Amino acid sequence: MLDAALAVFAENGYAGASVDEIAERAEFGKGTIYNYFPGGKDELFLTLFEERVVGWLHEVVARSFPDDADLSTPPAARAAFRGFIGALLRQFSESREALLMFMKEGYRTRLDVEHEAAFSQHFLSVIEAVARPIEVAVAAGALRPLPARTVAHVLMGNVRGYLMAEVDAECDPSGTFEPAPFGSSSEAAEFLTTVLFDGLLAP
Amino acid sequence: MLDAALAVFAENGYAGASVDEIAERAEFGKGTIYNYFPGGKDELFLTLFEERVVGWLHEVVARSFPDDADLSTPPAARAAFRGFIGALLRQFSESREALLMFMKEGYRTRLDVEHEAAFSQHFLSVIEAVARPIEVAVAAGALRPLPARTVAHVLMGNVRGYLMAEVDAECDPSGTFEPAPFGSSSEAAEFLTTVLFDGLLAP
DNA sequence: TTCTAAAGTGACCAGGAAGTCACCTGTTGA
DNA sequence: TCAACAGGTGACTTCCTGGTCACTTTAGAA
Repeated sequence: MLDAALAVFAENGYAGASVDEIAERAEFGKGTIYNYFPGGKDELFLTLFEERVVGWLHEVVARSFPDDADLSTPPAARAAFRGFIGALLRQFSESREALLMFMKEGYRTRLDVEHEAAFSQHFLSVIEAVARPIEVAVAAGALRPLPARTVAHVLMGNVRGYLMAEVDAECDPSGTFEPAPFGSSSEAAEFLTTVLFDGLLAP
Repeated sequence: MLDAALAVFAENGYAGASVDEIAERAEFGKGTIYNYFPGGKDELFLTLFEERVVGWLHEVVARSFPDDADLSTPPAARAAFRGFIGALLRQFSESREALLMFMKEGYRTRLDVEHEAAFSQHFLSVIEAVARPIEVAVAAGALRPLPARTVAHVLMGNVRGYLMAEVDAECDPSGTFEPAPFGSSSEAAEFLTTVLFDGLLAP
């Protein structure tokens, strides 16, 4: 049922998705949806976002930055964040639908007044989680002394930008989009890490 | 009329905005809206996006990278892009509503099937415009040899991430968001330029 | 086999929003 | 003063979709 909902939300966005279509795709009656999710469309969406996007993000952060992670020197910090970015990209390439939902609705729901309370919390919890290792690395002198949470926002924006480039290239069958994005998530992670951590300027 | 529409779209997003509300806020009858925009809500939105977001972005790019811009050395390139980022941030801080619309609907419309054709073109034209100076700087050896369009996507994602941080801080009246983002768009531009061009790693 | 409770259903209702159109209203020129 | 017209209007129609609920089906115990 959640799978069907995810597919529909990813395809049409929150506003464009109809409960009828979700029910049909899930091969359930509409009433059944309301048995499981009394809150209706809203609850369905929130649950999905929590489980399939925010939950995964937290898992990736936790896995990439265990308590004993070494963030004390620039090379160590770079390696840790490279691992994180790679895991993020891999996660999303494994679940294209969650990615699309994240891209389409992520910022909007965060900014929407009616959803704000619930989504803000989720959104900020991810930012907070990403900011923590940044803070540690900054404190250790491995990273420049910049505001951690703002850096976390920028880092996530970066990843989104890259994902957008990938989606773009995919949507463009003519291949006029040159150059193509990277073949593997490992190469892509190296690219993003280079941009973010080493900087764009030629050494 | 466009101003009213912008306000409503920025507040409620595309799906949440009603033509009635736009008409009311514009102090016009609903029929009048349809006199000027026979295509209705869709045309209104498209026009707005074209004029108030894409148009401005192009202007900023054109102003920041005149034909005789010096992008031949790392410091020169850095200065040029810093100017660009600063102009971008200033533009958006001057027009909060356009910013909100850009944030809420930018990715979604780009990915939406029905709007895809029209919006893709606009979106990609901006990316293309940003990619051009990047390509020049790469060719001159001022920047690392990375795929220009992908870098352009990432750069825009970066700016969005920073803007998101700003919006976040603003929405959080308790001030628990620490540290606050930068006071002026000039400081913010220096921050973003440092992240993107010099890299996060401590020198 | 029968009874009961849980699970599932889809026709129906109510509300809201996009778009239409017959009708005003104010202005200009004779 | 009046005719003609451009510009403006909002009640109305139509469609859509979220949510409800009386009813059917299924499963499992007695």
